[in-house]
Amino acid sequence: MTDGRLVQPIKIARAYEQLAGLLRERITSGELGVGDRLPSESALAKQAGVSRSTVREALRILEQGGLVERASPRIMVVADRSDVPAFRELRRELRRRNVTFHHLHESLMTIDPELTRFAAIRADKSDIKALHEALDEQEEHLDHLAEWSRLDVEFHAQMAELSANPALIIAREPISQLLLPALYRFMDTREMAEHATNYHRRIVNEIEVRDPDTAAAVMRRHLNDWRTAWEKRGLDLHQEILDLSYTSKSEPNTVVSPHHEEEEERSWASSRVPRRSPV
Amino acid sequence: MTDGRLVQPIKIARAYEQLAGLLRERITSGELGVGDRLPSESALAKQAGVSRSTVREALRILEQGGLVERASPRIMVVADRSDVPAFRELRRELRRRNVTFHHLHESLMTIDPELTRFAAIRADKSDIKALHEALDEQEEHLDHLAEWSRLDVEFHAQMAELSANPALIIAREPISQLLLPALYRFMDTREMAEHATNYHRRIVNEIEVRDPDTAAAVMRRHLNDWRTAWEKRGLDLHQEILDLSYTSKSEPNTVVSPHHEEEEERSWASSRVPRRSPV
DNA sequence: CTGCGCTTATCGTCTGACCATCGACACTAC
DNA sequence: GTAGTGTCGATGGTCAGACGATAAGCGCAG
Repeated sequence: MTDGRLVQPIKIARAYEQLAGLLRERITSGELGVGDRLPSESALAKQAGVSRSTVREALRILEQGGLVERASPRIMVVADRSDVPAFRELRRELRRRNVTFHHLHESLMTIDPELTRFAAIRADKSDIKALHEALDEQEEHLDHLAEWSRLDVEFHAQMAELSANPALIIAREPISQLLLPALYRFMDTREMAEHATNYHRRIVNEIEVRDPDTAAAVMRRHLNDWRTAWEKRGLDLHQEILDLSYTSKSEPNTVVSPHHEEEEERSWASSRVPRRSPV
Repeated sequence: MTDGRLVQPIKIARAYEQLAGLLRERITSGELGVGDRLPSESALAKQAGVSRSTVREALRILEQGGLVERASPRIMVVADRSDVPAFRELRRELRRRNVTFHHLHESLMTIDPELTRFAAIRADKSDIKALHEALDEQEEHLDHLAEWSRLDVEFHAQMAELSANPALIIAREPISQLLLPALYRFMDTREMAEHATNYHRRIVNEIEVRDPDTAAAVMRRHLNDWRTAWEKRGLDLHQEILDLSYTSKSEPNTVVSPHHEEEEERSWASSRVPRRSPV
C-alpha cells in the first residue's frame, strides 16, 4: 500500500527547547510552586548537562511564555500563571460570541466526562492518593464556601491534568474559567457543597477501581446537577456569562477591575520589573 | 487612579531585550513584511554590535512571542499574525506543551462526535441543504487534493458551526488547525479522499434522518480512520506536531524539509539532558 | 532588631570555537 | 536538457571559558 514515504519527518530536538520543556513540566506538575526560586543558571547548566548559553535560551522561552519571571534582576521565580495570556484571549473571544451558561455547560458536559475517563485509565497510585487528599481537604472546608470553591476548581483541574492530554486541558480551561466562577456565585449552602463533594468522592472511587465508564458517567451526573441548580435558582440557561475570572487565592478580595489590555507593546518591549500584581 | 508609587520601577536595558524590541519595531512597522527572511544570526550580531549569543536570546523571545517563525530549520521569517489572536495564542500554547498527534486526535475524538450529535439535533432544512452542497463540491475535487483538503476543513468547521455552541467551536478550532494540516500532508491518494468523503456523506445522511447517536458514531469512526491512516504510514502517534501549518495556504512555499538523523535521538533523550534531575 | 559594609554568587555579555546540516552550485550520467 | 550525485561555504546549535558589574546574603556594629 503504497506508503509513498519511507521515513517520517523527524522533530528536531533542540537542547534549549527540551530544557524549556523539562522545566515547564517541573513547574506545571507542581514540583516547583509559584514563587519558588529557580536554581542559578550555572546550576541548571550543570544539572542538565548543557552549557549556560543553552540554559539562557530556555529561560528566555519560559520567561516570554510567562512561566517564570524575575523577582529581582537576578532572581528568577516561578510565575503565577493563573492567567495565561492565551486563556485571557480565549475568554474574550468567548464573551465576544455571547456564550451562555448553556453553551459552557454543554461544553464541559462534552469534555469533562471524557477527561475523567482518561484519568481513570491513566492515573497511577500516587495520583489517586493525591485525589483523595484533595477530597479530604475539600471536605474540611464545607463551611468555608470561598475556600471550598477554590478547592473545587482545583479538583476539576487535577482531574483534567490526570487525563494527560494537554490539548484537552487547554481546550477546557477557558471554559471552566468562565463557568465555574459563575456557578460559585450561588453555591451558597453547605448542602450544595456536600452534595458536590460526594460526587467527587464517588468519581475518585470509580477511578480507583478502574472503571472509566462509570467514572465518566458519574462526572456527567455531577455536572448535570450544576445545571439543575442553576435552573432552580430561576436563572436563565441562556443568560450570557460575564467574566468573573477568579484570579488569586491569597489576595484579599481585589475587585476585578476590567483592566484594559492591549498596550503591552511597550510594557514588555523593555524589561519589566515584576510587580506582584493580581494578574 | 492614584498610583501611590513615587517612582516607576526602573527598567534595566538588557541588550537582548533591546534588540528584540528593535526587531519587533522593524516588523510591526512593516519594514519587514510577513514571510520576509531575517538576516543570519551573525549578520544581525554584526549589525547590532552585539555577540551572537545575545542575538539568539533576542530571537528566542521573538520566536516565543510569535513574531517570527521558522520557515525551515535554519531560516527565520516574519510570522503571519493575521488570524484570530486567540487561536494563534492557543496554537502556540499547544505547541509549547509539546502536543502529539495522539493528544490532538484524542481531543477531536472527544469533541467532534458530540458536535455532530448537536448538529443532528439542531440543524434545520437549510443547514442540511448546505451540507449536501458542500459534499457535492468536495466530491468534485477528489482529484485535487489540495482543494479537497480545504473543503474538508470547511466541512468539519461547518459541522462544528451547526452545533450552535460557540464555546465548543472555539475550543475545537485551534486543535483542528494544528491537526488537520498535519493529516493532509499524507492524504495523498484519491482513495483516501473518497473514503473520507463517503463518511461525510453518511454523517450528513444521519443528520438528515435525525439520528444524533448514529451521526456521532459515524463521525467517531471517521476520525478513527485518520488515526489508522496515520499509523499505516508508519508515523508515530506520539510524534510532536510541528506547526508550520497554517501559513502555506496560497503559496507553493517550501515544504518544510524533514531532515533525518535518527540517531540524534540518543544523544538527546538520554545523554544530553539527564532525566529526572532535580531541577 | 536595624542598618551598614563586605564578600561572593550570579547575571549579562562577549569571544571563539566545533560540528552537523542546509542550500546552492558544479559535475556526471542518461 | 534533465535528473541524480558530490562538494563546499554558510548557517545554526552548542559549548567552554572569561570578565565586569552588582545584587544578595551575611555578619557585625549600633
